[in-house]
Amino acid sequence: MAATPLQLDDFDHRLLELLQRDADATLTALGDAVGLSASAVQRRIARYRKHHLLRQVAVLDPALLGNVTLVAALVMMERESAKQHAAFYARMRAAPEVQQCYALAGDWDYLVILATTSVAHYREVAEKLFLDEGYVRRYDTRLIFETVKLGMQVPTRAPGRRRK
Amino acid sequence: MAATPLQLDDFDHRLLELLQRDADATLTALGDAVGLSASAVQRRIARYRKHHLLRQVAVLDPALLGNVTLVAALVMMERESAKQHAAFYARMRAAPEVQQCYALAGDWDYLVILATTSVAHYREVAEKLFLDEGYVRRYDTRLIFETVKLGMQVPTRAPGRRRK
DNA sequence: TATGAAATTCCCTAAAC
DNA sequence: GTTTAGGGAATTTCATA
Repeated sequence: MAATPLQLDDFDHRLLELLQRDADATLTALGDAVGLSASAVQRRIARYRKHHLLRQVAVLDPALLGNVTLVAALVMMERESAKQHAAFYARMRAAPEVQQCYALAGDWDYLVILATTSVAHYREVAEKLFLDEGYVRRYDTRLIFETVKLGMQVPTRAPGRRRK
Repeated sequence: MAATPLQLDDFDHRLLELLQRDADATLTALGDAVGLSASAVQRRIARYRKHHLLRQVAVLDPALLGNVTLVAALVMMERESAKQHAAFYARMRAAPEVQQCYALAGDWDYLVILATTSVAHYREVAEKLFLDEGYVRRYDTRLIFETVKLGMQVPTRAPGRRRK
């Protein structure tokens, strides 16, 4: 549906890989790592930003924050109405408690990862997000004991020959 | 298990909130937003980094990348052996295809979000990650059609009075 | 102990090549 | 693509409450 109007070469792939792990590296350091001058790196990153391919965020360690209750919820919609799904999208995107939301293939329509401050807070949020509008047929709550891994690394190309 | 050795005041909470949305803001802009000088902001952020509370990463838009196949997998372990779980943790953390991995309460032990370049690539990765060691009793694959929301915002304190 | 303002250093950015 | 030059931001220093 959304074709990439963005041609990426080998330098781009390696830069994006590095940036996904540490967005704090200086342009000089990135340049050294991929074999490019700092200006060249700067121009490429500016291009990513311009096309909204890349945005920089801070990631916090939930374990260091104390009162964070993470929950995974599977959601089944009442009907396959486009209008209902659009409304659900908007609600998920607007809710600050929603960390991630994925549309799924299969019986469950959505997977939602929520971050709240307690189980009581989760219940409150879930009832507001899932029950208020009557679009949701049912949802299944799974408490998250621990975050084993938390990242957003996405492959920018198919795997194959591994380069040093 | 891990108590926070990090005392956070109101300024910290507001800074962390802003940084989670946009890690590119200048120290001056952040200072203006919370009512602190740039130096004070810089010192606080340095403290977050030192305690590994905060790290900065680039987030890519999967929709702009073309061949990204996202999958959510639920995993059930063979036994409740600490050794097996430790091995599973290590494998998840080491695998570049694993975006997120959560330990769950309930029948399923883990939720794993994987990013691969095709369904074939996913199958390959899943067999290597889940079947090779014989620790996994079964796993349930759910293809992700679309990423509705992708963020890592975590609440740094309980909600309540909303401040302007 | 943590602040704000000034001084310094370093990096990002935009030229020109 | 690189090198160069300039402005701006991050970091350090310092006086202070």
